[in-house]
Amino acid sequence: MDLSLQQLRGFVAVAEELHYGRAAERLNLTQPPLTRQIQGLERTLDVRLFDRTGRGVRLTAAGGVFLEHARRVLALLEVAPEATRRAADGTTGTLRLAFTAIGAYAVLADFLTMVGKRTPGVTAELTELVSPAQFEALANLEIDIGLVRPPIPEQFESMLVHSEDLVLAVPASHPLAEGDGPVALVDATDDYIGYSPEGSQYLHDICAAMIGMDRYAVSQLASQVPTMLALVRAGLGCALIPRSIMAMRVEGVRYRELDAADAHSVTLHACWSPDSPNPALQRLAESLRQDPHLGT
Amino acid sequence: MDLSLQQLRGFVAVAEELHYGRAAERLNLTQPPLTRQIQGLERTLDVRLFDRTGRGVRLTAAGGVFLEHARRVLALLEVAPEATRRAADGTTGTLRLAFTAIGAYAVLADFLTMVGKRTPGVTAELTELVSPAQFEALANLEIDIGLVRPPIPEQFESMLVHSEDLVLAVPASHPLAEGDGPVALVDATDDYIGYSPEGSQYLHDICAAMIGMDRYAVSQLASQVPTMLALVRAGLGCALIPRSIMAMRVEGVRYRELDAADAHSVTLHACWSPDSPNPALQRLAESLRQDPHLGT
DNA sequence: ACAGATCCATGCTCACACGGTATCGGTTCA
DNA sequence: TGAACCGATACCGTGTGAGCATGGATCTGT
Repeated sequence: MDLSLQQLRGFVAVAEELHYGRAAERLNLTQPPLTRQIQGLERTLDVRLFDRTGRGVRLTAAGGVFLEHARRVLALLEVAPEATRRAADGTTGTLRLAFTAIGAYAVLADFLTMVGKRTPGVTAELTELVSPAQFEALANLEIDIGLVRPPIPEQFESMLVHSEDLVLAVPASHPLAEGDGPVALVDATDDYIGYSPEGSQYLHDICAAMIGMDRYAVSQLASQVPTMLALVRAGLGCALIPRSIMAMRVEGVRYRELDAADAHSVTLHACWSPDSPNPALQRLAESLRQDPHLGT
Repeated sequence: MDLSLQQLRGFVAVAEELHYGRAAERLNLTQPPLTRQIQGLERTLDVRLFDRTGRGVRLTAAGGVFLEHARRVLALLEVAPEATRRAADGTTGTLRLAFTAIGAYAVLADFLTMVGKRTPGVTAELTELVSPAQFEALANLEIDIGLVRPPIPEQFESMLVHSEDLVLAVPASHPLAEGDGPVALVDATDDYIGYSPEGSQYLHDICAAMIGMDRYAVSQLASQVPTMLALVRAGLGCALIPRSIMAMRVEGVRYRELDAADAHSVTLHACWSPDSPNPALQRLAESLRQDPHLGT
């Protein structure tokens, strides 16, 4: 035969009471079934668990060892339902979070602390993905929430997380490298490092609109900001990058603010599927809906 | 209702196959009972464990958490019988070992390494007790084996572990403190530090025989050797102590060997109850009977 | 020393839980 | 739209396990 939980519970009770009668009483049982439970246990294990001393019983060494195991099994079984329920209502759980390389610099840390405030007990699992890949992963339930740039497919719910304007990154050799105040876009060269329309559609479109499609027909494309800065540094042209990237100091690259007339803000949004099965996400989404500004 | 192992096994199978039919096959079961097991589980936990997607099923977050718990429970249950059997045949286990303070100096370490050689996997639990207390503890099954001095009650089995002669401990101020060769007992003073007949009956009897009852009517009694050495050091008299204690160098105390005529050996025995229920002891006892000199 | 009490084991009966067969209802491809 | 697939449900039969009554062994008190 096989071990059963009833046998374990019976055994633990007898081992603690060292008396079948009292153990049976504790289990709301009569004594005979208990006797048979222990007998079955001893037959299954092929081990004597108790010494019958005529007056009560005594644990054998093997019985002591088995008691440890039985207690651990029952204890584990005791906490399992509560742990499962906590996971079900999102009190605990894992949030699979994706972010764009650009987004990471500006807001990832703040976003994580905000998540931590709203849903304590939930841990985050991080992946870096470009926005289109994030939407696909969201649809496939491979991630729970993404930090993406617009446009956001309407099937998803989203929330503005961060907004910043673009600044101009120029090579040190460029005429605009010297100086301090804002500059106009028209003063920049005709050479721009462009964003890849596949990897960074949003920034590509905005930049195209800012500069004009005609001048934006660039020779170099990139979707990763570090790559763009490397190209700028090599003197291949200027680039429009989010202000937060200015924190990234690169030898041979200067940043210039743009005239108010030319300034254009880019936004980053948290984005999730409203019918995700992850309760941790549900809880976070609920919190975001009710109190959008907490911890920002 | 309550959790059952069948439910856990069923749940794990379904969670791994993500398909009731295949899971049922793996469990040598048909599909309907499996459905009911999972339903019962979900009702008990008040949690949905699977998302029914029409085409197969998918674990919920809560289901994933519960799966962890279920696996741990089943794994624990898997190893329990084997661990219990090992404890039953003495392959693993605990040996509760008692020793006299005197015995500890001479043989405890060697005895433990010998036990380790004979019964690997068995751990020792140490207690210090005087011989009479050890016999009582052995009878009450509070310890498994003792290192005692004779006489050994005949209900116990025993084995000679160590034999040594007695030497004379004298205060530095004593006439015998200077010199090197063996001395005769008659040269010592009439003042002796005696062993307590309760705590150290054996040494008390031997010393009484060596010195003669008349001269052994001493004013100071002790059962612990360190105490005796302290009394010797204070100049209250001489003492007969086991040779191994000479390793204990005490300021103000000198040791002298005794004439061959006066020398008297004292023995230390391992002692255990032949019908002890501890399989680890049984295994050690069997080993001692078959091969008494291994590792000595 | 003997009678009674205590405690675990066993025989018997019965009910309920659990598994199997048959079938339903909903979803998904071709 | 029909066929195939998959999980849920209805119904029935069987075996496990609980209770009651009692046996057998050991300990206790007078």
